[in-house]
Amino acid sequence: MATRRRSSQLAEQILETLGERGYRSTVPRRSVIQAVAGQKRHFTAEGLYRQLPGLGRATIYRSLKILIETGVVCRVLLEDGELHYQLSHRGHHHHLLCVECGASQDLLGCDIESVLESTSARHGFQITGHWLEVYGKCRSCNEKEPAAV
Amino acid sequence: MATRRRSSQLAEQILETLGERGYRSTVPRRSVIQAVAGQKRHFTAEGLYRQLPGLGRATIYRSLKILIETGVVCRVLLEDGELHYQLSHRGHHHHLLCVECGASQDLLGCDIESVLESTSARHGFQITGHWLEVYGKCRSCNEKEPAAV
DNA sequence: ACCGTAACTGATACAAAGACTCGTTAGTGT
DNA sequence: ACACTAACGAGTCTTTGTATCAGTTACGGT
Repeated sequence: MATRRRSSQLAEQILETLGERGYRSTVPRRSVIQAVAGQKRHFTAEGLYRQLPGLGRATIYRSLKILIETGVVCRVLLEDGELHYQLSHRGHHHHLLCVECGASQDLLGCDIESVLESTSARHGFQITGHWLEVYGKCRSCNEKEPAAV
Repeated sequence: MATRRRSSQLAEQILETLGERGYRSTVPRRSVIQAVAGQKRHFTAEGLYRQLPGLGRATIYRSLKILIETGVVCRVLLEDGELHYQLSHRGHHHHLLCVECGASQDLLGCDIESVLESTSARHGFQITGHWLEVYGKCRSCNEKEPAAV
C-alpha cells in the first residue's frame, strides 16, 4: 500500500533527523515515530499511549517532547482548548482545522505576519511570535453536507 | 484610590449582567467577581483560588465558567500552551501578550478575519471561528530595555 | 415577614494530562 | 567486546478541572 510505504519513509527520515541531533535509535522510540508518521490527523499523547501498548507513558511523552523540539511534530489547539499534536513538515505555519471530520491542513500563502506587524506597531508592540488556529469546514465536508444557510 | 473604585464599579456591573441572566448574587460569587475585576493581567483559576481562601475550588471554577459563558472573562493561551483567563469587555478580539511583564492588551483595528476568509476560500475551507494570540514586548518593556539588535 | 424551592456552596472524590524518580536495560563509539 | 550513558518502564506526584452530594441560601410569591 502506497500510504504505508510513504509513512515508513517518513519515519526513516525522522529517525535520521533525530540521529543528527544525537538522539539514539531505540526500539520504543522507533515505535513512537512509526505511529506518529502514520497519523492522518491530529492526535493526543494519550491516544498514542493507547495505540502503543507495551510502551510506558513516560516514553510516549518524552519522545513527543523530542519530536516537538525537533520540529517534526507541532501542537494544535482545538476550539475547546484541548491540546493535540500533529505532524509538521514545514517550519512556522498555521492550521485549518475541520470541526466536522477533524482533518487539518496547513494554511499557506497567508501573510498574517505582515498584517500583525503593522497593526501591533501602532500599539508600540514588538512581535516575537504568535499562535493562530482556524476552525471551520473543509472542502469535502462542505460538499457532503451543503451549507444550511 | 481611583483604581479601586473603578474595579468596584466594574464588579457591580458584572454582577448586574449575571443578574439579568438569572444568576444569583451570592457572597462567594461576589468575592470571585471582585477579585476578577481587580486583576491587572491574565490570571489562572488556581491563582484565584489561592487569592480567595475560604472559597472552595469548585466555586472558583464554577464562577469562572459562568463568567466565560457571559463573556465577562475570556481565555488566553500563553506561548507555552498554558491556559489563563482575563477580563474581556468586548466580544471577539485578540490579545497582544507581553512576554516580559505579562501585560496584555486587546488587538484592535485588525482585520485578520478578512485576510483569513480570502486565503481559506482558496483551500475550499469555510471558516467558523479562529483563535489568535500574539506574543512580544509591549511599549514600556521596549523602552525599559531597548532592542538588543 | 415568612416560606418553598431551586440555585448555590464546599468537601471530597475522581479524572486527564503530563512531569518526576529511580533502578534497570540497551545503543553506540572506541 | 566493553564501558558509558541515554533511554526505558513502573510507579508516584502535580496540576487543572469535573462530578457528586448533603447542607445552605437567595429570592419570588404570598
